[in-house]
Amino acid sequence: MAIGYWLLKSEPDVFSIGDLEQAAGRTTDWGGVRNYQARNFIRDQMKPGDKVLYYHSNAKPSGVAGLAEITSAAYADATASDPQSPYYDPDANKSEPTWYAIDVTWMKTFPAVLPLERLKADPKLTGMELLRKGSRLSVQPVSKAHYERVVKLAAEVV
DNA sequence: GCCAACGTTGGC
DNA sequence: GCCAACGTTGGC
Repeated sequence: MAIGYWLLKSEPDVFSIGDLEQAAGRTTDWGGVRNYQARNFIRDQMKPGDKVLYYHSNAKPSGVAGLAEITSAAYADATASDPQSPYYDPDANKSEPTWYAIDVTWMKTFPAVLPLERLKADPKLTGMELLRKGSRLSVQPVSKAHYERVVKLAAEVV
């Protein structure tokens, strides 16, 4: 199967690309996603080896901060069944998981965040889900061309 | 802090 | 099934 490309949003105040780089094994379990569309991408389409644009939202500036990779298949999100977790979901199905997590491994931190403003200004990125007005998905597919374009732009911004 | 856009909930 | 109300996301 061909490699998939994704964009994952995270608030850097909560978990930044730097936090991922310093995590044990440079890997974290990407859980807490409580949106069905995003859940379906994680559960049904993500696979080890897929590439990830790591996006900082609610940041100064917001933008793509680095690269990561998917390093597991999807598994039940433990936070959904943990009453102590802020992501606890008392309505979650008990027999079959409602929510899923996946392992994400750090690959690269850009020398500087590639700002959203810069992405919007690039004609080659037209149509990217992130740039759609009102787009709020925290897990979204990215085309190979858009992924490679973002990587190229990041190398130019210092 | 403001507010537009979006997803979810629940009354009917 | 409709849709208003509400909570959340996230740029600015």
